Amino acid sequence: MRYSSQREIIKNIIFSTNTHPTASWIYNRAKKSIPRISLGTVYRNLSQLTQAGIVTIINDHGVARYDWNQEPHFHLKCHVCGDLIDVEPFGPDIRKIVKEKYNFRVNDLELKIIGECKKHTK
Amino acid sequence: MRYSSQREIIKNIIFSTNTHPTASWIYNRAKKSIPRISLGTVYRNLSQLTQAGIVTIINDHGVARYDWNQEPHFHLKCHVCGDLIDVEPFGPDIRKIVKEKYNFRVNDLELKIIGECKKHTK
DNA sequence: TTTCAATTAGTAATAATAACTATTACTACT
DNA sequence: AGTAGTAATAGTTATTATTACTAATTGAAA
Repeated sequence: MRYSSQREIIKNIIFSTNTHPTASWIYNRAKKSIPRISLGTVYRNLSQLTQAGIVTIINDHGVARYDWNQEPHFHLKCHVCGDLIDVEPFGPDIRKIVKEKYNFRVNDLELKIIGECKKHTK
Repeated sequence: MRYSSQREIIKNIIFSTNTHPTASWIYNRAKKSIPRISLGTVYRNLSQLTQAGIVTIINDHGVARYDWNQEPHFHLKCHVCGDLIDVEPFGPDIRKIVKEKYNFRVNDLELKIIGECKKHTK
């Protein structure tokens, strides 16, 4: 993958936030540095970065969000404020269970828990 | 929710398969019984059935799939053949852990494990 | 039966993402 | 440094999934 300033900026945008931004959010942010950047460039670079294992894509209710956090972790999605909260893995090693019980080789694992975060408990 | 033959047929299509069909798959199937059915009708009824808790929506790589199985269960997604396999819950009660550790009230929980199913082990 | 709101078919609109193409910009080799 | 070759870009158009709109139809309550 050849160097490009656009990709560098897109990468930095993702790495400088923990809001799990969408493509259009990244696009709007990138326009501040590169006013003539194209939305297609953002999408192309996002899929390159994903394929290179630099960022991870998470599917949030039909739209793609991008995450720099490559450590295994899960997500809590609050349906009140929309936040997507990182949580560290817990419980036994799911990969191991799945391999043993179902003879299924795990490449990736996505646990999304939808509910209400603590901000909304009264 | 008033009775409609279209909705009845759509419901039966979902309940008669375990392939977790997409809206367009259901649409094509439904056309065999109701040749003039509209895709909009399929989508409208799918969201009604979802809201009524009769079917569950699962997000598969950006497209919605529908599941009649209302028992808590997880999914194994094979990236070779594309199958989406139901598996029973395992491990400790995730809802309980999340409530205690993160004070997050769980409404729904989605565990998708991406990998290769046993059909492709040589 | 008549009535009336819910539902429908058909179509147009959105929204997210991918594909295409002529131009531009890295980088390897001189 | 200068050039050649290929990857990446901007700008635009296409595709795909889904939703919104509207006039006509239909289920069910009185």
